[in-house]
Amino acid sequence: MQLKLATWNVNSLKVRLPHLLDWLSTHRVDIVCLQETKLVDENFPLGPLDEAGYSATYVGQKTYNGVALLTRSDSVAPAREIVTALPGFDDQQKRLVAATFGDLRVVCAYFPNGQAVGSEKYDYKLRWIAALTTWLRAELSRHPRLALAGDFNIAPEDRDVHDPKAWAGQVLFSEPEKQAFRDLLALGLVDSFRQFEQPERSYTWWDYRMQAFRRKMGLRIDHILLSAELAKKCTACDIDVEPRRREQPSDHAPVIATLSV
DNA sequence: ATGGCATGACAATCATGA
Repeated sequence: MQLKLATWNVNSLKVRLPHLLDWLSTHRVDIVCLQETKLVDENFPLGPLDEAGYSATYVGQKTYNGVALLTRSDSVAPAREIVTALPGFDDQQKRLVAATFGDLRVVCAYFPNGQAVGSEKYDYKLRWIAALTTWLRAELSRHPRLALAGDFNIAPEDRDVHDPKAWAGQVLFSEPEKQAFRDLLALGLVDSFRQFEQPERSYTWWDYRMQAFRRKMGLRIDHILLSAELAKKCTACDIDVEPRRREQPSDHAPVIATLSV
C-alpha cells in the first residue's frame, strides 16, 4: 500500500488550523509531523482534527515549541510506544514526539534554532542533536523501519541555501551544524528529498520579511530522513509550496514523502 | 545600519524565530 508521510512547521497550530484542515482534505496524507504548535495540551484542537479523520499524539507548552503526530484514523494503526521527550537529555522544551504505527517508527522533531553561532542557544542546539543521534542509534537497532521528520534548522548543503556565500558560517549553515546533520546520516539514514531529481532552488523556509518567498530567497531546513529499509520503499519526496502562497501563511512549507510499504 | 515580519504573552513592549 502507498503511505504518505509529511512534515510541516505550522508556526502556531491555533493560527494555522484552517490552513492545515484545508491541506489535509486535499492531500489526504496518512501521517503528518507538526512543529511549533505553540499550544498547551489542553488547547490542542483534537475535535476539528477528529472531524477531519485524524488522530493525534502530541506534546506542547505555552508560547514556544510543541510537536504533534497526526495520523489518518482509517489508514494508520494506533500509536504505540509513545515518547514525548528526548531520552537522556534533561529538557523543559517540548521538541520531540515519537510513536510506532504498525511496524513503522516515526520520530517528529523540532530541532533548536541556535540563535547565533557561539551563543548559549547554539551550544544547546549541538548538545540536543548529539543526544538525539545517540538515542536514534538505539532506536534504529530496534526499529529497522524508521523515519525522522521535522524542522532540523540545518541547511545541509550549498544547494539548500539561496546564497551560500552570504550564509557561510551563520547559524543554520555553520560547519558544526552541517557535521551534526552528516552524523545523523552516518547512522544509516537517507535524506529522502535527495533520492530524487528536484527543481533548482528547492527550499522549505522563507523569511517573512523582504518578500523573501517571492524572490526565492529560502533555505531547505525541513527534512524527512529514512532508514535504509524505508528509503528503498520511498518513491517520491516533494516540497509543497502552495500553502506558503496563501494569506497569513506559515513561513515553512510542508514536505511529503511517498512510501510503498 | 542588526531593521525587516510574525506569533504569543501581556497590556507597551518584549522574547523568539531562522
